[in-house]
Amino acid sequence: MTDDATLLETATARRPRGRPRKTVDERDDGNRRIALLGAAASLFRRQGFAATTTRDIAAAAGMQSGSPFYHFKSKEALLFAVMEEGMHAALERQRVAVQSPGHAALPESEQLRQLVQVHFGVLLGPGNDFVPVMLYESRSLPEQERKRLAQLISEYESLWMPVLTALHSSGQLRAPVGLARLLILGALNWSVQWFDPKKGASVQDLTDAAMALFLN
Amino acid sequence: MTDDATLLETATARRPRGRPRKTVDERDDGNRRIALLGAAASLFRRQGFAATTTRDIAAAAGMQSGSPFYHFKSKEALLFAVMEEGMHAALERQRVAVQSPGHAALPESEQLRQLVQVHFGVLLGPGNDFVPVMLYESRSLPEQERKRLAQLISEYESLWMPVLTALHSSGQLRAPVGLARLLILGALNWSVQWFDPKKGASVQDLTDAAMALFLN
DNA sequence: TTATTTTCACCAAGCATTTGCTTGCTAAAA
DNA sequence: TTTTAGCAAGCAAATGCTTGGTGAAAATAA
Repeated sequence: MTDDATLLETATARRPRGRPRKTVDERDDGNRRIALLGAAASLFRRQGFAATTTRDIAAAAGMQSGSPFYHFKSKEALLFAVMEEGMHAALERQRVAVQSPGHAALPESEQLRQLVQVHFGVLLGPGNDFVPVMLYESRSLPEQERKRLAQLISEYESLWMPVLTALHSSGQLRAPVGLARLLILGALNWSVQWFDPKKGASVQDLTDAAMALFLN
Repeated sequence: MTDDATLLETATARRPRGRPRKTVDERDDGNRRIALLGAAASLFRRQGFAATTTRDIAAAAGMQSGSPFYHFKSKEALLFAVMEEGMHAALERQRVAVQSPGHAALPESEQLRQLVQVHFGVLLGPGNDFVPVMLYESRSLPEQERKRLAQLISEYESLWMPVLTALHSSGQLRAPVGLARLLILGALNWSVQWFDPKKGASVQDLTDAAMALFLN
């Protein structure tokens, strides 16, 4: 909750009726839609999808109970939008890191460190509820949308495989590559359950510990 | 579902009315209670706590919708019973392994292998829905019961700490012990999300991969 | 041993509330 | 005049739980 204080504050504040258009042709489209997405992400993360009511979400966005359905066809569509948004953001941040100049020249262990650090950032950074929701609530999605997400997840994982394969070849990673990827991402993803920025470790500490644990 | 086919089958089967007492003073107490626990564990794991109705559970145990409340005060009490049962079973299995004769004489790396293997077994063995439920649904518990579970979890983790500390001292585990424990257990716990006994790896394969990943 | 009472483990029905979503309407902006 | 972004009210279904009853077994009394 504290993480999203800013987002929720502005989202909860009562708006005067109508659109607060700022200038001509600066479309405010989706402004409230985005507030809904943020509120939904925060609540889905804290309470889970099934335990969160559409009224909760509307209230957190400063709306009446029926209004979210103007922006989203159903509660499930809202969940999917949260997850897709989270996955796109994660993919983009990871691609920026991987494609930055000089990255390919780094030793493979440093390439892995980059992946791990960005992954922790995406999971644990302030206001980043979208990816945790997609990790822990995908069971609530209908088959079809889950497949669309699986596509994005597969793209995300494909960024890791060449690095892991290289580390395996050079002997720095001893476990089989396929299982190593699952175990490593599991260790990182589970951090959502215990990480608390207020006490103890930082994302940097986590990254260092993970690297020390996985490589020799 | 396939994992628990046996359990669910017997639970669903319609029983003749009254008690099927077998012999005198062999009380059948809790027989149906156990069926309820199993049905609840299976459904909580597949659908989550909030998405599972007490009617679902009753039907899976071959009862009418109100009957579970004869055995459990509330749906939440049922959830807590599932989790407590799972945690007790896990603690017992782990204690048996640790206290077995000769265990203390093993090298520390082999002691860790034991812990990892038993943990995988508790998570992924057939019919073991209780621990996954406690790992992934504890957010649905009220504060007080969550604290009682935290006590058991703390006992469970205390079985790991001496082994990890020893491995750290001997240089086989390079990450800080506290973070190493969190990352390792995360990697193992996440296997619940992807492990499929029907295809690919066995628990043995997983254990080997995990040991190769964590130790050098 | 037989007869009576009590307890156990449910069933059948339903109540109060919650939930996702719909509908008709409206003020402001385009 | 039309479109946008909602509001206010409410509906039908689902949900957690309660209540009164019931047949069979266990305990007790005769």
